[in-house]
Amino acid sequence: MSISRREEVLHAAAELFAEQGFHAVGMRAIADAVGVRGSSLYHYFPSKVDLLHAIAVDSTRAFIESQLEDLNPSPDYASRVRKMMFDHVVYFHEHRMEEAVGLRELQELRKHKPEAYTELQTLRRTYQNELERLITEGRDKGEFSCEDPHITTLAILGMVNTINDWYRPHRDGPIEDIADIYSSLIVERMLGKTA
Amino acid sequence: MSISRREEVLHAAAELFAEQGFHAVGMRAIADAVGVRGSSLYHYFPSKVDLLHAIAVDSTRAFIESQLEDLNPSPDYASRVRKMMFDHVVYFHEHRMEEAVGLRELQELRKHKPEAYTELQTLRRTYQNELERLITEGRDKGEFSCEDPHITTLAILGMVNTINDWYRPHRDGPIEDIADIYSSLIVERMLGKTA
DNA sequence: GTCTATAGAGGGATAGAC
DNA sequence: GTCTATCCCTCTATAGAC
Repeated sequence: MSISRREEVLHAAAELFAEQGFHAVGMRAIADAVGVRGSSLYHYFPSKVDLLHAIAVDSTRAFIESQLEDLNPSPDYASRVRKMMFDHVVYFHEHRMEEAVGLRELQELRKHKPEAYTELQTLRRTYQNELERLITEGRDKGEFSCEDPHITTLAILGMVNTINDWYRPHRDGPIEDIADIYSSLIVERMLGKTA
Repeated sequence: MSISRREEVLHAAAELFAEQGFHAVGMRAIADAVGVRGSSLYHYFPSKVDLLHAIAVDSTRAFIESQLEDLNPSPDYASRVRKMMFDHVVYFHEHRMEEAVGLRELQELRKHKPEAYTELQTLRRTYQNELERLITEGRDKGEFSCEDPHITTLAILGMVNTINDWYRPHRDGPIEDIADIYSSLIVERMLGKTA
C-alpha cells in the first residue's frame, strides 16, 4: 500500500511548515524533501497557499470528524468527556505536524484564503461547542460541580493543544500515560466529578 | 515623556511580528509603521534577526523578573500560587504582542541566534521550576492534594499562555475577571487546595 | 539620523520540451 | 508527470550623500 506522490508532498510540506513556519519554507525545500524539482509541485497544487490550505483544512476536518462521529454511547458524561480528551491527546500527538500547522498558520490562511479560514474556524467552534455542551449538561445532571463551563472549556483546550510543545516521547514516557493524567486532571479535578 | 525612536521601532515590529509572523513582515513594513525608510532601521539594529532578539529576550526577561522578584511574603502556598497566576494572566494580556512573539518565534531565534535561544529557554525554565517548586512544597506541607506536580505545572502554563488566543476584552469582560476564574480553577481545583 | 539608490540573493510561479 | 530554463518580484542589507 504505497502512498501517492501528492500525499508525499503534503506530508513533507506539513513537516517543514510545522518546524520552520510557512514563510520560512520555500517550494524548493519542499521539492528537495520529496526528491523532485520545484516546478513539479505545481502539477499537484496550483500555489503554495493551496498546499497550506490542504494541510490545515484536511487535517482539522479529519480530527473533528473522527472525534465527533462516535461520541460514545456511554451513559455518563464523565466517561464521555474522559474518552474525548484521552483521544484528543493521542490523536494530536500522532498527527502533531499537521495539527501544528493548523494551529499556527491561521492568519496566513485568513489573509490568502478567507473561505478556508472560515471553514477552519467553524470546525473548531463545532468541537468546542460539543465539549462545552457535555460539560454543561453533565453539570446540570449533577455529575460535575463545574462553575463556569465556557471558560473551563477554553482552559481545557489550551492545556491539551499545547502538549506537543513540551512532550518528547523518550523523555516523558508513552503518550497514553500523559493522556491518562490529563484526562483525570480534567474530569476529576477541573470538572469536579462528584462521587 | 516621549519614547525614543528605537522603542517605537521595537513596538511596531512586535505588533507586526505578533500579527503576521516574523517572515511575513518585511523591514519596509516595519519602517512604514514608524514613518521612515527601510534603510533607517539599520541605524538602530544591525539586522532583522537582532530586532527579533531584542523583542523576545527583553520582554521575556522583564516578565520573569517582575514575577520572581516579589515572590510575595504570604505564608501559605495557595496565596502565593494564586497571586503568581493572577499576575501572569494580567501581564500576558498587557504585553500580549511581545509575549506572542517570544512564544511563537523560538525556532527562528534558535536557527540564527543560538545563544539568545538558550537564554530564553533558561529564563522559561527558571519560571517553570519556580511554579513547580511552589506546588511541590505546598503539597508536602499538606496545602494541596496534587498528584503530579510536574505534569500539572505544564498543564497550567499551557492554559494561561493560550488565553490571548481567544480573549477579546469587549466580548469577554475585564482581564482581571478572567485572571480570577483561572486562578481559582488552578488553586482550588487543579491543585486541590485543602480547606 | 534619515535619505536615495542599488547590490545580491532567493522567493513563487510559468512555458514548453520530453 | 517531471524536467530545464527563466521571468519578475521582493527581500535583507549596504554605500554614500545630506
